[in-house]
Amino acid sequence: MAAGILVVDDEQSIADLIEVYLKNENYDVYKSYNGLDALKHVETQNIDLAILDVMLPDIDGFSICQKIREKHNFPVIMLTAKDEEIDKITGLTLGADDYVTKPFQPLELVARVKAQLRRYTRYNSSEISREEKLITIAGLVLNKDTHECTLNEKPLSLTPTEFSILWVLASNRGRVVSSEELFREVWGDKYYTNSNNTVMVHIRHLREKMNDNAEHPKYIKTVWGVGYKIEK
Amino acid sequence: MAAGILVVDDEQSIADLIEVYLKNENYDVYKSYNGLDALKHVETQNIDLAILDVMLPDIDGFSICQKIREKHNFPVIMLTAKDEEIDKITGLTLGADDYVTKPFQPLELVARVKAQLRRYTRYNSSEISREEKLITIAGLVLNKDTHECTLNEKPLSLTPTEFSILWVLASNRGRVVSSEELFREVWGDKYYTNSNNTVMVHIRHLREKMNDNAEHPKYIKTVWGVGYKIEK
DNA sequence: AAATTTCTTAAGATTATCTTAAGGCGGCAT
DNA sequence: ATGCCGCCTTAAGATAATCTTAAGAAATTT
Repeated sequence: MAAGILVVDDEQSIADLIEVYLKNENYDVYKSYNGLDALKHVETQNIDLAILDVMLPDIDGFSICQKIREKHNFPVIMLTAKDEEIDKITGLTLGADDYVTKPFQPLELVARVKAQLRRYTRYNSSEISREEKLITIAGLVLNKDTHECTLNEKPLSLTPTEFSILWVLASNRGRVVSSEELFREVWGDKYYTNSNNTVMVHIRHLREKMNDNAEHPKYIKTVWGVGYKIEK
Repeated sequence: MAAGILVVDDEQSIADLIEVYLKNENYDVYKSYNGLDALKHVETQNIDLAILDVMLPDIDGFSICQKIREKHNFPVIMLTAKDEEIDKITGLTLGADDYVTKPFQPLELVARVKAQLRRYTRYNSSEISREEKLITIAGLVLNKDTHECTLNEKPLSLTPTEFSILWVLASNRGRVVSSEELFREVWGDKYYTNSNNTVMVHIRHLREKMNDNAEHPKYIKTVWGVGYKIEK
């Protein structure tokens, strides 16, 4: 899976430009023109690196960087205008891993991105491909690392089994997953016995917590005789 | 099964040229000269990659790309004329995985197609051969993943057995399938008893849902004394 | 060890689906 | 033409899948 990069700059033309160059290198780009939107991306997308402009209309880049650092450890590259000298150093102390002054050569930025990612991925996963750790569907967000789940920003407290079931459904969204397949995925093949409705009961609990009724479900749909699915 | 590639360009000569090169590499090519037709292909064929021209008479390539992204996750390669400004390249924003500027070397395009497919299939199925998951016949579309069925864009709600029977007929299209064979395929050999008209009743229900009358059927034809078939 | 949370089982209720069987209709052959 | 046999149609009873509850078992936390 390609690395996800968050790009935040209130000057749209600059954000767009960076995006083009990054996409060309096959990165997944998440773009924001303001800080609030950026933070939402941080919480809901698989981000591996952030490029933050310091000057933003709402929250400044340093504060965003701090917020990121509270929960994540991916690298952050700051963009600063040349005359913002003094703050630069401050920014670095607040956890940024690199900084680039505007105006900059896009290719130089790309090179720095690559360098940071090399460093980062070395520590995290020896493999090149990353597993998906975050899934977002409509208002539903699942975080596999923390086993946290939110629905329209409100946290749902799911039990481990509930989370696993929902995770399997979510990562197969669009496809019908049979009760048996769900069981094997969550409990493992060897525990499977055919007369056992435990999956169904967990589904019921999930629907309850998600305020989903079985007849007109917004999330977990039952496909009669086949299984359950979450619409794509 | 060979990978399916959608080629969309309003300049027929270009689409045709691409087609020749792709066919030569043994891909299944689905060609459109406009956006609407392309979207129809997306919903009804087994597509693994799309090549989209940006400038189209009806819907532009970016919008098509967005629409694709709502439901599918196969790679998209955009074709842009060299003089189409930079902000158009921003279209990459909307989810394209690669872009090629016209005029291009056909072999370069083919190389990029291969690269994207390599990347894509690595994430999706470790196996090289894909199962057929989508069958399209005239206005009829069957999706085995979601167990969904649409007839001229309108969804038909089929029961599991109905879906299975229709699937067997559809995947044997052009051939007559006997009532007995149908039964064995759907229920399994061991359940077969010769005096039982249940297949017939299901066929009847199918025809009802498909608005097909037995005397002049558009889809499920009965071949007297032999069985049923869907015309090729 | 007690308390709490979570999981599993089982049984009854509900609903969707399947099968059976019987009567009707129409091709096909004698 | 007429009778047979195979297909069509229908509806009701049988079956099977799912939903819902609740209670006891297991696991986890305090």
